[in-house]
Amino acid sequence: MTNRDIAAVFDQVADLLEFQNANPFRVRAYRNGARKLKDLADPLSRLVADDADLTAIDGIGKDLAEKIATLVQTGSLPMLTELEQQVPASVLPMMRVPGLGPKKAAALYNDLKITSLDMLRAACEEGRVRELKGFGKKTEETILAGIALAERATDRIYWSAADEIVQELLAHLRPVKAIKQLEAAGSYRRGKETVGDIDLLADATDVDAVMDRLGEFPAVAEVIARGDTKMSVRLDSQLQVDLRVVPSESFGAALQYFTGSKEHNVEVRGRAKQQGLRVNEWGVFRTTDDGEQGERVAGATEDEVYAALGLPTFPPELREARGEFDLAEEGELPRLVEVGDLRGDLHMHTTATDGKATLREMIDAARDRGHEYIAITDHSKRVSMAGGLDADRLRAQWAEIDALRPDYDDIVVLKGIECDILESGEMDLPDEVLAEADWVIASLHYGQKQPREKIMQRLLFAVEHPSVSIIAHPTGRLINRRESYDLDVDQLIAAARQHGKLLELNANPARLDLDDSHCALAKRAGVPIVVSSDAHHTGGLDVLPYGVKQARRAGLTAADVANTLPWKQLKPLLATPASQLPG
DNA sequence: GCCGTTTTCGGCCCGACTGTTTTCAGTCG
Repeated sequence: MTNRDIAAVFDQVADLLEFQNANPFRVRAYRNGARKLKDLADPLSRLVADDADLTAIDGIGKDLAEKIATLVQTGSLPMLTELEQQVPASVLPMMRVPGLGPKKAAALYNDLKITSLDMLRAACEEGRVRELKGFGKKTEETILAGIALAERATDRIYWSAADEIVQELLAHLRPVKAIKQLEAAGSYRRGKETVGDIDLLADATDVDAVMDRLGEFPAVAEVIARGDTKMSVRLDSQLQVDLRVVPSESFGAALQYFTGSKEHNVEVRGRAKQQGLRVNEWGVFRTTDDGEQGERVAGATEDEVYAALGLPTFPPELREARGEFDLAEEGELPRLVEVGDLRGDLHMHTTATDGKATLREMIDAARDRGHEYIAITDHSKRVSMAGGLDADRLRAQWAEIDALRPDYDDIVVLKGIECDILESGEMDLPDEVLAEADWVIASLHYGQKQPREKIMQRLLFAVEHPSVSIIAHPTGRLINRRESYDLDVDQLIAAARQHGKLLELNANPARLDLDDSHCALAKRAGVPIVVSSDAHHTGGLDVLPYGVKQARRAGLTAADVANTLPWKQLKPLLATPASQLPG
């Protein structure tokens, strides 16, 4: 079992325990444990085989350590089997209905024997739900409307799509004169690859003016809730937007609170408590001797709030309780990479294969964007649907690049190729051709269903190939659409380190591959990351900021990202094992 | 279930909003 498999078991246990109304802190322990395992660098299977002390892992105690060992050794967990006998897993979707938590879902299961969304709908339509204690007519209506939402299980949207909506919302709200400050918070601000809902925060005294204006946003389908400071609406697209309106003296505290993550805030507030302080969305307050909220010590800005707790202002991308507090204590909070640090783009296509712009158009567009260098990397012949290049056509394209070079003294155009790693494990072009290239991307488009052993054989062959520079979109996942192929990312990173190869962070918003936790592992191993656009038209060059967001979430600095270097300094990195790099 | 320069037991972040209650539980973030 992989670390993620084991984490999934713990998450399932947490879901079932929650349904059974178990101690919420016990539920949290399982969820927290699952989270920590997903970010763990070392495979648990190896740690167990080595008889390592698993309780050294933060969030893993004696009990979870034993369960991990059981899972590694037997592939199953008796406790989960037992829980599933007590509660059918089919009841869990009920908790996805907005307004239904563990208590109400359990009442529906225990009193009405409801075990599916279909049965729940029938019970609502027959008016049986309103008869239950704690339920009423209104609740029944809310559930009925919510079932459709739960069934649709609307995907979290790409960060890039959320950004479009956020910009529209901000533009819509800004004309309100009462608004002094306005920010989008939540997972959007943390730069998460997908966003589940949009959180907006306004500094204003005229609350009604702001809320009325949000209600007038054209895409609003429904107002879910509206109180003195908080309003929630649902858009036509099903996306929920939460608005919070606070006074200036609380804006920083509210922004900190509303940005999250939840786990980060739990840590922040726990630390505050130890210092005799209380943090809420209204500010940082001293706690009086009788435990009441006392004098306010901070709140207007985030800097002020964190400073009051003796903490630096964490970049939003790092606020995930994934080790940022330890880094801060050691004074090693990184200065994260920025879009402006990138000097070149090393993955793009042209009309020679499946791109929509010509060679010259791509070069012009890249130059307009200030790139110092680019690599032209069309597909190799195996990608027949894209009209992939054979050796002759590739050499013809390189001759074309040579012919164009005199026209461009301010941008370096590299002769590259995105060469497929064939199902057989061979490269799709002859070695002598690859040896002539400035930049060789290896990637895997076919045979993605092969077993792990075969996939790894292919990837490792490419990593060891003397002409290969980098592995592109190394896991092959497409967010919300396709799982990654079956690979061992740790092994790939180790091989890249050994052979001096780079790994791509593909900035396409549907890929973002490697993801943040994998990039963090690569950083720890000293393997440089290259953030690339994989552009198939000139506008496609503009996705780099999405990749940089993901890189920042991984804690990468400019030094960890190879294409922040001038080409002359990047080139020597190739085929230099990371262990031999300076620094 | 985890954790500990106050603790091996007793804590574990904190507040807004709704609906169903006649003072609060459940849900949500």
